Amino acid sequence: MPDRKFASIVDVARKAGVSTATVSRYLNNPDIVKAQTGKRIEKAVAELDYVRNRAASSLHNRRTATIGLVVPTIDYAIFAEMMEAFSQRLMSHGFTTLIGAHGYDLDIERRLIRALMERSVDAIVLTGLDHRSESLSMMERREVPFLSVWNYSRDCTFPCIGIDNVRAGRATVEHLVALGHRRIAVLAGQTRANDRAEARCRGALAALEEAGCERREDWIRSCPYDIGDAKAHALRILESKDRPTAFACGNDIIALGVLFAAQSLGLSVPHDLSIMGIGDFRLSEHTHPALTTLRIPARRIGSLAADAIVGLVDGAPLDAPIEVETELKLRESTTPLPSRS
Amino acid sequence: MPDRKFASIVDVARKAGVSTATVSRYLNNPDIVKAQTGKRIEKAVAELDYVRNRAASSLHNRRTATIGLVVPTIDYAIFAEMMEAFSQRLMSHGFTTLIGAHGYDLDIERRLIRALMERSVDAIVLTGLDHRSESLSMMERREVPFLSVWNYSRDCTFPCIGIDNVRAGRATVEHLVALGHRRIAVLAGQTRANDRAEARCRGALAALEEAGCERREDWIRSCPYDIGDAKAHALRILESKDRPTAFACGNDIIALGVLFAAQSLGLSVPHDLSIMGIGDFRLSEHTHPALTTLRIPARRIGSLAADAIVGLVDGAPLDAPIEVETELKLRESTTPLPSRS
DNA sequence: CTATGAAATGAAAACGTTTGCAAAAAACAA
DNA sequence: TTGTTTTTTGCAAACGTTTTCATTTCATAG
Repeated sequence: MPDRKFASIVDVARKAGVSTATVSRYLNNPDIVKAQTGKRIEKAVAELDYVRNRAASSLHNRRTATIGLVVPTIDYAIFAEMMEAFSQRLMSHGFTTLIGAHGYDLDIERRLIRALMERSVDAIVLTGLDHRSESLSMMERREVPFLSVWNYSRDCTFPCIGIDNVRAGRATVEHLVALGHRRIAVLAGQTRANDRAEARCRGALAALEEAGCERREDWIRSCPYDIGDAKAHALRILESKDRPTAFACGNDIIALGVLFAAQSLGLSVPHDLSIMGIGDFRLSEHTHPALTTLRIPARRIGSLAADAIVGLVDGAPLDAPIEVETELKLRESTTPLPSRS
Repeated sequence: MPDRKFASIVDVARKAGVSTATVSRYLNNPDIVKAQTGKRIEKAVAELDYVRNRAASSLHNRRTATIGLVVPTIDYAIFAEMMEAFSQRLMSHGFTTLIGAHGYDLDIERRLIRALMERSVDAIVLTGLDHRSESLSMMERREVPFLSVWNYSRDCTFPCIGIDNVRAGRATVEHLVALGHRRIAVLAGQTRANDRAEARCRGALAALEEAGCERREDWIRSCPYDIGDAKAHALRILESKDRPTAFACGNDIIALGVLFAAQSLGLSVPHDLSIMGIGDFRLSEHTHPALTTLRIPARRIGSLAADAIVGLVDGAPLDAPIEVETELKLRESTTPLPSRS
């Protein structure tokens, strides 16, 4: 009969007739205790409903088998794919994922990181390259391994795994230009506290300029990753007589907004308007017409990040940023511009 | 100069010239130490980069200010909305969310619950009503407060907050019947380890029968919540000459799959085919045509659950299941059946 | 000035594990 | 048998907090 409320390791030890040391060893490394002793411990554990207390063990270990994952928002399809792959892969390594969302607010991000550190996570994964410097130095000083997913930049000072967003933005415009388009609108994601969106926009505009396309400020907009907002912006641009022949969009959600805007105006896609996205959400290949997009291998990024962070926890060094390649998914929403125009 | 690797509370205490007790008190309840002492502690904390160790405090407290949230998958738009609202609301209560996804595998769910309990979460939130009995008894025996979100059932033995899925399924068919439809296909979600999908399907079929509609087994299908699968199923049903005039879908993703299938066959929605979903994802009101659906207030469920679970942790009782109302969102994808047929 | 009670602080014993060190037990060799 | 390894185990001291109980300090009133 335990004197505490719930069975602790000493209750298990007493019941099994061994010392707590032995129980602890068995729990962490069953092979080093005699099989017969192990059986007795197993039995005691079952009978007492013993659940070990990781908080107590982490007092010695420094290990909690928990990794913190900080994202801007959970509620965004393609992050979700990445998170899912990440936490799945992590689970196969025996780790649990502690997730926090900051809603694109870097101060909340800082608070989240602190909260994670107070909970002694073994490592932290951030999203994107843009963070408060105190956030980074806090982790560095306490020697908490961390890396960043989603974005890649050659000269990033900390480990990162992701795509080159400038190149991605550039690629969308280049594809449209190759199809003969000159009158291209750019609808980027909200660039505030979002270096991904900002980089893509930068890349798109650069490509526009290199192709010698006219740069029309009224065709260059940015809006939140929200289909309603995107649709509203697109409507405003498309309602004019003098409209673009193609849209380069910051991501697939925005592209869908443009698509539905065009359809609701009675425009035919891709005949009257070509639309190109970035991401390749699971939806994108099934829309009608199917969306041409630059695929971001979200699940792959998640798995890679999981492996990398486990490596970091085990002391393996990870110096170089890792670039993950995008892939042009040519589908039905873009078409060559008829030579007439 | 601390002798340990990182500053602990005793280093802070030494530096501030007070006892650890005082530092601890200040950290937990700044008001009960003298303002001037507080300042000194504050300063020491800053200078030493002190991060408190919640693992150690939870040894006494039983509190970790962490709540576990277990969902089938993160990668599903409407769960994501709920999770986002949940974790946001929880953060405003000073809690952190520990998330686990089990991929519709109840054994993995059990392992997750155990992992959460080992990390001494203050409470656990599950999704749906269908769980391993060991999962439930494990929490009960250790007196971990828990509740379930998403589903409501009057006679559920544990607290739950959600919608009545039987009624929801019923409502979709009833709406179509009210519009004059008789030839109604039912495309439900995968019913394996998914009581939501199963209940909705049950409701839909009951309504079909009550309305005296012919029950055609080839029009009653279930498929994963995946737009590609849904599209494939819909195509098979729609390609036949003898096709339904309406689809009642298990959720909005499935409804979208049906919509795109119809469009790719050149059918006009809603003129040739009415489509009704469940959920009201953020996408749904913007598609073309906009989707008629039964709205599940996902964010509201998340917030309610957060408040409720905090209440449970604070010892407030929560006995009765809470039903959240759905709402019919009448949009463009359904229309009355022309009297000719 | 002293008495009184309230407010602020300190000393030390928990909390439930792990682990270094040493002892006991088992296995093996001679 | 005895001696030598090797394998298992136990003891007890951490780990970084919180908290009870005492004690000191402070304010206020008489």
